[in-house]
Amino acid sequence: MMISTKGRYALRMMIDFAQQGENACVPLREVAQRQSISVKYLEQLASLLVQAAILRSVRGPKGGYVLMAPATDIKVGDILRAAEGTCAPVACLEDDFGVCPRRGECETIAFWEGLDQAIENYVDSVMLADLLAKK
Amino acid sequence: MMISTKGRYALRMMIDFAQQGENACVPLREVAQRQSISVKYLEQLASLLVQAAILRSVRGPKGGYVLMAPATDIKVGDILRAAEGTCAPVACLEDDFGVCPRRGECETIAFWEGLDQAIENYVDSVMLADLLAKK
DNA sequence: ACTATGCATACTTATTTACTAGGATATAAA
DNA sequence: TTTATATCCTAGTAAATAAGTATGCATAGT
Repeated sequence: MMISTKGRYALRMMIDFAQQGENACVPLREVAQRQSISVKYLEQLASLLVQAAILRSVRGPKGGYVLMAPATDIKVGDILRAAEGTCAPVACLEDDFGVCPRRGECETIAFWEGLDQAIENYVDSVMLADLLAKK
Repeated sequence: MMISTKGRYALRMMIDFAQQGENACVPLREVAQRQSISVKYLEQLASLLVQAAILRSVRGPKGGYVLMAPATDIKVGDILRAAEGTCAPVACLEDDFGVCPRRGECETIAFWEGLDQAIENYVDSVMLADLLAKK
């Protein structure tokens, strides 16, 4: 399976943020309660999303996280890539894989690239706002 | 990453079988040499493909494995599902997952099902024969 | 000052991956 | 009937990854 709890929880967290309203500043404590996920684990995920410029953080009391864009403009693919590092289905397509020793004689690479494209196309076609329907 | 060496090696093994000709009976020793994969590991993968009725085995000297269908009729998806158990991108879509405790309040399940469909559609659209071109 | 938040790092435990090992069983050929 | 060459079956293991916990520090509103 390609998507671990990191990606799944990150998506749930992002949906939760979005549900609190466009420019709401939401602390992880609240998300943790509603989603039954530990604050400590959410902190790690939130940090990844801040690095990816998807979330903005506000420190101190009344602090929390704010979406950097309206939910209609945030691709689910961006969330997953930020949380998981990659959505690539095989190791040899990951950014830090380097040069494959079987390159040149490999009959499968084009197939994996096609699979990767199918996945990226899908995850980038769905926006965060698309998942808010059933509030 | 969704596809481990199991699925990747299984695909390479199947391509190798197919390259030896339609009804050839090919021992793992030969595949192992050509593909630089240990016989012992290939044995495990071959066993999965036999269970899935993709390969037929012939024991004893001059034995080996024979494709159960022409390469044009074997979906890459069937090979991957046999080797990996599933191509599902998240745990909650796997066969033995049982009932999800968050079912009913889950905003993400439809998204994951869509991703799963995109993946299945792709891997089932490519046939083993499609990967033999560059011999 | 006090307190609620995020930030950073390290640690831990369980699971999965990617093999390897040793033998049992079948069968063609000598 | 023996021997060599296959597959078949089960178990073991070292390394990596996943999934969190724990501890403490930094920041900022009241």
